[in-house]
Amino acid sequence: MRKEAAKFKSYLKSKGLRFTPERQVVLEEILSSGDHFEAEDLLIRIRKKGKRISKATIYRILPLLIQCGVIRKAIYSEKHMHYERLGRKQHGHILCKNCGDIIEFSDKKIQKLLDDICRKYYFDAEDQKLEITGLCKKCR
Amino acid sequence: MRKEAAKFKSYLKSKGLRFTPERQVVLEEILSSGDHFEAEDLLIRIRKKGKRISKATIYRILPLLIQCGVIRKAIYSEKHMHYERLGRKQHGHILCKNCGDIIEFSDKKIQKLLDDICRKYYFDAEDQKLEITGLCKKCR
DNA sequence: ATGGTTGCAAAATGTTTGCAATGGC
DNA sequence: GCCATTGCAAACATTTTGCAACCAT
Repeated sequence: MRKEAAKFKSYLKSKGLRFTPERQVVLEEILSSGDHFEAEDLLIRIRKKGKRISKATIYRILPLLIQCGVIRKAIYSEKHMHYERLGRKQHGHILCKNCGDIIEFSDKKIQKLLDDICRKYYFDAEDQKLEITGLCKKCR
Repeated sequence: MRKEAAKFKSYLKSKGLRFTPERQVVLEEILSSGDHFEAEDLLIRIRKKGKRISKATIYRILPLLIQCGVIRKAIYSEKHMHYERLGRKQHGHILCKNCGDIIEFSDKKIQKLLDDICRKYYFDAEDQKLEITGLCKKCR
């Protein structure tokens, strides 16, 4: 079993909640593709595989996956929330205002500097977001 | 005249738009308080001063102020957009999940590394956000 | 049987838009 | 007078909620 599934199951158990088929399908779908996704797009992908899950159910499952640290809210853009899987290397997003493209980047030196800053403030960091907006190569 | 007002006026002029009383009121209200604000809260503050501006008008003015670089979108949270004034030194936010405290920080080395990254992708950066969440010294 | 879960449709939320009236330039 | 701008209400899009039916333990 993937570690995300184990994490989700143990979280549910600890809260007296159930690992239902719908929750399994949503988790699988999130894990089975790129790192970023949206509620609507998740629904469509699930439907395409012939599985029927209501939108409401997806909106109820996402907060659970956030709570247990499998996903997080990534960016709010184009009028809706974008989510992403967690547990990967820390990375930032470069977002084109014009075409909506998202480029991911990561930089060890920046991570180190951020760690230094947290140490300086005695801050216990759990998550970080780094987002640059502007115009991409094509659109500038 | 504050430099933000000059900036706004010259932007409007350049686009053949007008510096109306409503636009003045909204700008003044934004400048007259802390750095962060929300559409709804702006409306309430303006109403409290006995001025009547419709919500639609505020939502029409905000993009103009973003366009001319007086404000920017800061964070999407609690189901709505939060804006902040620009023209201050670039800075990141350290946000405590527990007590809600926000520490601002800025770091020249990080700025330089971010510039390098943009150059690498031929990306024309207009704005950036850097946000660390976790537990502060008191709450950890 | 209990109590969590689902789908549906309705509601809620923040934001945008159409339109007639208004008002700067 | 021209045309940008406003207020209002209706429209929108995403997300949330109420409820009856369902299902696992």
